[in-house]
Amino acid sequence: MTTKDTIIKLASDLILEKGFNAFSFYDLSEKMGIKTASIHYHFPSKTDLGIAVIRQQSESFIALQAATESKDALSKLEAFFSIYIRHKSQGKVCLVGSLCTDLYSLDPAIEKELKPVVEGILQWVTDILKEGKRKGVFHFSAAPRTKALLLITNMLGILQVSRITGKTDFNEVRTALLKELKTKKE
Amino acid sequence: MTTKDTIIKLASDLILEKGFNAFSFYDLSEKMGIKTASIHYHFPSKTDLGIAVIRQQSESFIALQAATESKDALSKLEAFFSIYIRHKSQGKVCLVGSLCTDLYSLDPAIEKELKPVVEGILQWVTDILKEGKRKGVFHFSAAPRTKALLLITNMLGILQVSRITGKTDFNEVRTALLKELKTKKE
DNA sequence: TCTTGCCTATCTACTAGTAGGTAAGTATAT
DNA sequence: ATATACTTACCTACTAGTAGATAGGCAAGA
Repeated sequence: MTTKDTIIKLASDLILEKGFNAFSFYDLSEKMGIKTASIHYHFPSKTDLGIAVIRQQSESFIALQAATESKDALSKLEAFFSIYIRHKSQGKVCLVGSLCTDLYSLDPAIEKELKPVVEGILQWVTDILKEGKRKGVFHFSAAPRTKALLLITNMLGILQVSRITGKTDFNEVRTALLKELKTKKE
Repeated sequence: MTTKDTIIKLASDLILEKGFNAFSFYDLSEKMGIKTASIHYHFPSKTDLGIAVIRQQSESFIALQAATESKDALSKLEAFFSIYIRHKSQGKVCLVGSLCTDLYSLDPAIEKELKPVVEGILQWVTDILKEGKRKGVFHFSAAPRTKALLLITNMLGILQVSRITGKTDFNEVRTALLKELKTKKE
């Protein structure tokens, strides 16, 4: 892994663990054994680094999307959930949640970079739900996009709230969501 | 309103708007026309101020709970939602969401103060759901506490996500949640 | 009714530390 | 010899927090 990639990885970890405003170039420099000025060589500003983190996360989302393209709707949804499972196991929140709470304290370029990513994720989940409903494996009454918003906010929210209420609540919520989606109504 | 109360109010606003780590005593001092040292007189440390903000929010939660005690379950749930509606109208996120994303960068005293508040809210919503189900006005299959977690994370999450996807998504989600709860299944 | 003295709330002035960022120089590898 | 990746050394701005002074209000005692 190149230095640049290592910086992105560590910055990403810190953003998801402590928030964008709570990590510094010094934190990174200590962990990497290089000077803060060297990080500035790769990323002129903290905003640039933030943007790189968003892009990297976006790419890994798109890769997951591509990798599960030919699978069934349930597998796709489980793949989507797997991202949050991994985050939870490390005590992290998700990038969207972390950046959105700090959004109005950040450079507008961050918001600009984040927006298409969020819209992409929302579209992906919406499509998964539509497909699942069409094939009769998912059952829900709200509009697919609305239902996608509900699922996303549940996962995003429980990553945060379960830091307080306890880790087991994460699985409680995830399981309930899957069960509810699979249950036929009326 | 006393100076102390004004500080709490403004600090609260800033935390919900920009996050705990993005506001400073200087921000408050500028808005109030007093010096930072004067704020330190009322709140020795930033953590002390954070704790005061949590206590104030907790009290207003408890007051709302008390004020709606004799009402029906639907009214209670709408009262619960009204908190988020007010926050959304001001572009804010909720205190729990804001503090949880930054939690691991904050003084442990913050977590200690926040925990019973979150548990209180969760208990309140759980009780509302139980009552609604018993009286036949709410319909859901998950355990009441789990369903409460789902509702809370939906509201907490949509406050954050709709900063990016657009304000209207907040109402979309809120309306869908109420409709789904009121709809009888099977 | 003075006066003494404490309490509250603020100020000025300061500290030590950290933040993000820059400029100029160095070693290395192609 | 040029680009890459880094260093040293620095700057400016801001952070939370402290010390000591001040001015007004209140209350008890001579």
